Formats: sequence, C-alpha cells, structure tokens
Amino acid sequence: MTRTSPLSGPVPPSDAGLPLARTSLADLVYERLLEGILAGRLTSGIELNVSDLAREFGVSPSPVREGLLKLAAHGLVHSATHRRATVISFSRQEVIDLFQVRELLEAGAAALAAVKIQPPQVERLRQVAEGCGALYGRAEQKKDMLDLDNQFHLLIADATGNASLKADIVRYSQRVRIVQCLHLAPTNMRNAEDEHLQILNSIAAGDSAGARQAMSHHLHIALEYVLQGLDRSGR
Amino acid sequence: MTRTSPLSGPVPPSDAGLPLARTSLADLVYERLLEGILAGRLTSGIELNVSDLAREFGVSPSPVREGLLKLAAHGLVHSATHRRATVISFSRQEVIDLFQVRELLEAGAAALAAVKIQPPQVERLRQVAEGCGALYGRAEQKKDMLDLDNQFHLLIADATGNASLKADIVRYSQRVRIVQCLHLAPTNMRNAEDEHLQILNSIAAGDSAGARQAMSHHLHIALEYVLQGLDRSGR
DNA sequence: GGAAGAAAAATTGTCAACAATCTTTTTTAT
DNA sequence: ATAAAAAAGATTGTTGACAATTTTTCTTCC
Repeated sequence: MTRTSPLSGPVPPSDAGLPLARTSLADLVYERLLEGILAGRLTSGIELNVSDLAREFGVSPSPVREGLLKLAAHGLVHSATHRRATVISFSRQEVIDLFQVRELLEAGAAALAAVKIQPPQVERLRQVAEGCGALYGRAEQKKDMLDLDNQFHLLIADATGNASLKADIVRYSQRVRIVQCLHLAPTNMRNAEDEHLQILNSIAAGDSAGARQAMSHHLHIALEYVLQGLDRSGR
Repeated sequence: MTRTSPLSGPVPPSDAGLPLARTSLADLVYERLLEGILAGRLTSGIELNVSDLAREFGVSPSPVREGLLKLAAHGLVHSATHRRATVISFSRQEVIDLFQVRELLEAGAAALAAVKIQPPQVERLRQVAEGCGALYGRAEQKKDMLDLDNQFHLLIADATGNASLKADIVRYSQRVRIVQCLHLAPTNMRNAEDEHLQILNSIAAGDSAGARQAMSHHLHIALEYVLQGLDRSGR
C-alpha cells in the first residue's frame, strides 16, 4: 500500500528515536481521536460513527473500529454492541468516584516520588510548576493551563519509576480532563500554582507524608471546582 | 448468521438478567482467552496467533484480533504491530511495581469499605473468608484457592460502591494472577485466612485505618511469597 | 562448518462486501 | 389525531481476500 492516506501526514508519535517505529492505522485513529477528546473538541456524549470517521480519515472502517475499541477499553468512550460509540460522560457520583481513585493513585505517587525523585527531575518539575503562573486565569488559555497542570502530575508519576502506576495515572488524568473541559472555570485554576509548589517542596524535601497530604488537598480542591461547574451547568 | 459457532456454546456471561444482552464475537473471544489466562492454561510468553485461534474458535480473524486488542488494552497481553501477541510476562521489578499500585488501590478500598459496607456484604465477606480454610495447602486446589482469595478482594472492592475503583482492582488482580499462576507455591497461602479475617474484622468494626493497615500487610506478604517463587524458578 | 544474505512461508494489517441489528420514517388501525 | 405496526434507511459486526511485514528456511560465501 502506498502511504498516502491523510492520517499518515502527521508523523506518528514514535516512542523514542528508534530506527522506524511503525504503528498501525488503528493506533493513528486512536491518537487522533484521543487528541480531539483531550483538546475538548470531542466532548461528552458526542457520537463517533465508524463510516463517517473512516471517510474523514481516509481509511477503511476496520482501523476506525479498532481505534474506538481501544478508546473504549481505556474508558474514554462508551461502546455497546450495535450501538454507536459516544465520548463518555460522567454522572456527578461518577466524577466523585473518579477523583477518589485519582487521589489514591496520585497521593501515593507523590509519597513515592518524595523518596525516589532525582535532582534533575525536581528541576524539571519546578519549571513546570512555575511556568503555570503566567497563564492562570486567562480564559483563552484554558487548554494550555490544563496541559501544564497535567504535565506536573505526570512528571510526579514519572518520578516514582513505576511504569504501571504512571499508566494508570495517565488514564485517570485523561478521564478527568473530559470532565474539566466541560465543567471547569479557568478562573478556578488560580490557586493551583501555590498548591503545586506545596507538593513540589514536600517532594523535594523528601517528605513523603507531606507530599501525600499536599496532593490530597490539591485534588480535593480540584474536585470541588469541577463539582461547582457541574452543578451550575447541570442546572 | 445462524449462531452455531463453537464460541456460542457456553452461554455468554450476561451482566444481569436482562432480556437478551447481546455480545459480539470479539467479546466472546476475549472472555475465552481471559478464562484460559486466569486458569493458568495460557501462561506468560505463550504466543497467541490470530489464524490458529480463529480456526479453533470457528470464527474469522477479525473478532480474534479485536479480542486480543482488548486483552492488550487491559494489560494482559503484549501486542506490537506485525508481531504476534503473547501473554504478558513481568520482570521482577514489574511484579514489585504491580504490587505497589495494587496496595495503593486495595488498601484505599479497604479503608473505604470500612466506612461504606452494608451488613449483608459483611456476611458474604465472612463466608468467603472462612470458606478458604478448607482448601489451604492442598496443591491440587490451587486454582480454587486463588479464586476464593480473589473473590474476597473483589467483594471489598464492591463494598466501596466505587465502580471505577473496582474495575481497576479487577485489572490488577488479573495481572497479579498471571504471576501467581507461575510463581506461587500453594503452601504459601496457609496464612491468608488469618490475614483475611483480620481485614474483615477491621472493616466490620468500621476501623478504616486498621483495615488499610491489615490490607497492606496482607499484600506485602503476598508479594514476598511471589518473589520467593520467582527467585527460585528464575534460577 | 558457521555466519551472512536471499528466497519462501507464515502472519499480521487493511480493505470492501455482506449480514445482522438498530433507528427512523411511513403506514395503518383505533 | 394518536399510537401501534411495518417498511425503509442507516449503522454496526463478520467474513474472506489481498497487501505489507516478519519469521523461517535455504542458499551462498568465507
């Protein structure tokens, strides 16, 4: 097959500088849809119909199907047999549940990171935490703010050295993001920088209990803001 | 299509007593392979080739492909493009990482369950915890023992009322089981009943901290045994 | 005889057609 | 006119064929 389909335009995100990390069309579809979801273009409840997407991406239905299946397996898309797939939507209780697990994972990760983090990672973490400051409160940069916040959390997950833990934190951050795209007012991210620095300082000081506590606090506040937005928009 | 393929023999595990919960062939393949993995017939490293499985199950390649994709997304199968899928295998460090996350999730779940559990669930939990006693140490019943142990942990996950948390605990228990099938000596499950009762009593008493502590302890011991078996067999 | 390279075989990935199911529209009966 | 039933349309699920890639086997050369 001559690689001329639209999807092959943007170079597939090769994991490393490996010779030539081939990826399947299904994975490219997955990446594209994921990007759309995280960017907020594809919001909760939007229907993802196979033939339309196949047309749009210039591939046959099969890779689209598989891409959707992967999104469903990762909990980003709701998919039942013979019903068209939709971007997942969460009830109020499900949002609370989501944050409950997220807290278990991320508070634990923060505690672990306090023990295992290396100096260069501390430095990187500080850059990201402080980089946020310039953006806070500006509505038109909500996506950038979410991206930076996310990066902060992912760097902590990285610092644990536990790939499995990181993978789960990524999955939760993606699902939380779907909710944040809908229900988070940009102004509510003002305090985040202080909270991030609190977490960072505990981690840098090797204070596991403090890091755990600071992360829990941060996530509780984040949940509170999301619920406020949800209750408001949910009428 | 007249439903006569081998796969439709064993009735698909319908989630509830719904009228007729249809499932796709891909899901049936998924269930069958999952069962084989959890039963220990399909062990780490075993190659799962699409055409062979398609022949064996009497379906076309596509549903098999999708079933494997789902297993891969759940972390039970390793799958790279143009390479045949294999049942996942874990390095020593990966096993440790696995148990680390499992502890975060399950210790948290135990603490939550202590707050939220209902009397009938306590009763059910006690039955399972005590039901284990009759089996411990008998080598020929290793699978039954693992099943009961698993059920105990899943009931606690259930008692949290957090579906997302439970789903993740299930996923980890499945991956841990792959390791246990390979590296756990049945004799090493003798103490489990006592530990389970300890957890149960804390939960029943509404003692969150105690339940968390007891679950952590239980999982630490479980990891120790697995590592012993791994170091022995791994030469 | 053993290692590097080329041909052959096996396997995975993609496609397009068909079958099964769901959804919408139209028809029919009350 | 409204609600149930039937037909038409759209969408998903499955299949088998083909293309792309990897793996194995065989040949060639040192």
